[in-house]
Amino acid sequence: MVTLAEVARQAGVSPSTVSYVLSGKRAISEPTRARVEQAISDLGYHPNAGARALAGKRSHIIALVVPLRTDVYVPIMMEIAIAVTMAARQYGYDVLLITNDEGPEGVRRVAASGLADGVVLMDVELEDERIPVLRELGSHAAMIGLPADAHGLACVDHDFTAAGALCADHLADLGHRDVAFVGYAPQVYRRHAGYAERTLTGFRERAAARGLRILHRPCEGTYESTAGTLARILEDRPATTGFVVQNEGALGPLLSLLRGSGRIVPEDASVVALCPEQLAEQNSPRLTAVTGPAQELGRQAVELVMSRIDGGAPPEITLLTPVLTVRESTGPGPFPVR
Amino acid sequence: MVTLAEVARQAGVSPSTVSYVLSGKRAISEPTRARVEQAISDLGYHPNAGARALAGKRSHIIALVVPLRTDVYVPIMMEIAIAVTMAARQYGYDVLLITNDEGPEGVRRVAASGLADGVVLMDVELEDERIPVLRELGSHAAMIGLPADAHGLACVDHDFTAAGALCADHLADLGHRDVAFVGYAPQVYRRHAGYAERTLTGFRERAAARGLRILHRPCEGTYESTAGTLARILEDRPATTGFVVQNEGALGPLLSLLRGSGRIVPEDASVVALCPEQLAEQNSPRLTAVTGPAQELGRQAVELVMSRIDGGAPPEITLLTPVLTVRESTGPGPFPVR
DNA sequence: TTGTAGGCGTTATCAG
DNA sequence: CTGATAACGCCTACAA
Repeated sequence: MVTLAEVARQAGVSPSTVSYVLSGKRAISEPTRARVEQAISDLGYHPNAGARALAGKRSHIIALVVPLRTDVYVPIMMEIAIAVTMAARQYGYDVLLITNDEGPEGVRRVAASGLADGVVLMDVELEDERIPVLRELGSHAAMIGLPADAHGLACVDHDFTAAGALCADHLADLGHRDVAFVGYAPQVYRRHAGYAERTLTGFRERAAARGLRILHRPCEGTYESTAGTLARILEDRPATTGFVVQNEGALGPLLSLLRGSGRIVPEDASVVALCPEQLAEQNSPRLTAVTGPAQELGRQAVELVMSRIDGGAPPEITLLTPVLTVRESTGPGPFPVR
Repeated sequence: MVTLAEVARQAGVSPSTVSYVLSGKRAISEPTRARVEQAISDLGYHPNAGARALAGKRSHIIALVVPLRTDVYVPIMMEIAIAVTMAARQYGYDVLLITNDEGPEGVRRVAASGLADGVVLMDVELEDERIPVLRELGSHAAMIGLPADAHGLACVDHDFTAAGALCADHLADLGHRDVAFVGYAPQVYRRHAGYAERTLTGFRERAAARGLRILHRPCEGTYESTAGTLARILEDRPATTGFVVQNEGALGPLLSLLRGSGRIVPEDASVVALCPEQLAEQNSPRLTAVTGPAQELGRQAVELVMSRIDGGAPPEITLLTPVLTVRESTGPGPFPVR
């Protein structure tokens, strides 16, 4: 293994000089820097991570805690994880993957051992058990999602309330009056998942303001459950012409079922999805959808952690604005405005 | 920060004794061990990861290199990544997430710096650029997927050839004669992705042996492309009654389209999917499917890496046997056997 | 602008 | 069964 000392010898300088050209923490004359860099590449030197962590009191690693639960749309989790990793690299950091089956102890382990300099928590719950641990250790952390008490924390999430409101507005603008919200599985609401509740709240409030009559129906997201959900909606409110869908699994089935029941989208029924662009694009008709910037979530989380590592005091809550993109699945409703 | 030395003082023993009760590398008398463990928990001691890596020449970290490409079914990637992480924990290892945008240099970086003791490569290509780097560094590695030259490596993958053959056999057994294979996007075959080609080979050979007439059609996996693919299949071979689908995105649309065209599954057409169980279960009808054990892939990869780290010489190639589960999407074809 | 030297917290060798 | 102590490779305050 090539060490810094060998590089120094080869370049005819002292070890500290090599260290400094690497870290850039002090001025180095051009010729010296050149000789050192030459030696580094000649020898194929790579600084030893363990030694660096020990001496520098910084592992240059952040931990990313991912949920095991699968009721969140997995591709999005992956997209965020990858965005976190790439963003971290920009800061010279690597990402350690922690699965939530370790529970709060996993966080304690990596933080207390100095394995990780910071932590990004995905899928944060309202009363998240990992947060007290973080607080106790004084760890540098960022949450993706909003806990009930964000005091002194750094959280970033989609503005789901705004997303729900966008859906209501869009359908109201088009002249729909009876609208159904097809949501996630009942257990998601039962455990008060923040994203589900906030979306619903945003939707409900805006719907009320716009005079929409609404129905909220949880849905497992399989074909069969979607069929059941749709049947119930049409039975309860036959006049329903607008659908807001926050359940990735239910989208394909719903379109298929509407088609099967003779309802043409968007002439007879409008569908607004809360989903990533890719999913919106690959359905037929392509879906009008409200999308939040998943990659941006990951990037921002990393920036929050880095800011804390550097001793900064970033904002407690950052909400990212979702965007509604009109595609082919929404059209005029039965009550045209003006 | 609590150090080993402080624990030693508190327990009234020498630092080395503390180290040994932790590592278990030499016998310790019961009373001593008890005092040390007491001190550890009293002080809340956690060994410093950097120091441990430096002194022990072992970071207790393995790197997991994930692809950025999205034409592989993402939930499976995630499942494997999580399985790798959990399996690694069983060995006292953590997992560092490396995205493939760093290319081969990412692997070099973590291996050469001693950041990772071993590497797991996902989505290995036939001529994978990362393999020469691994060979050059003499790194402890395992591949998920099969490269063209597996000499001296440790690889694990699904037995896609067997999976393809299972599909052909099942449909032949049911009395189907004209069968179409709906595959991944054209570019997947163009870059000679091993899993796609091996599945096709296994399918083709068994189909030939069983006297099936087959058609292979790549498919993008969107609704529209699936519609085009199906239309073309039915035009080219109107007598087609069996479908083998190796494209997760095409499954929902295909079922919907068959229904729309008046073909009842499984009475008029049989569909065999190559996909995870969850996906097979959530379609309607529930799909007869060939599934490989994704979690097992991850677990085995970890075992291969650990074996190499411990100086073992694990098998070069491990293939995991897929299983065909009969559900509701396949039934008798037009040429009943006997 | 560059060099010297002490220390970071563990491991493991060598004594006892 | 237990204790000293010398590495491990790098960082950084202090000197020059």
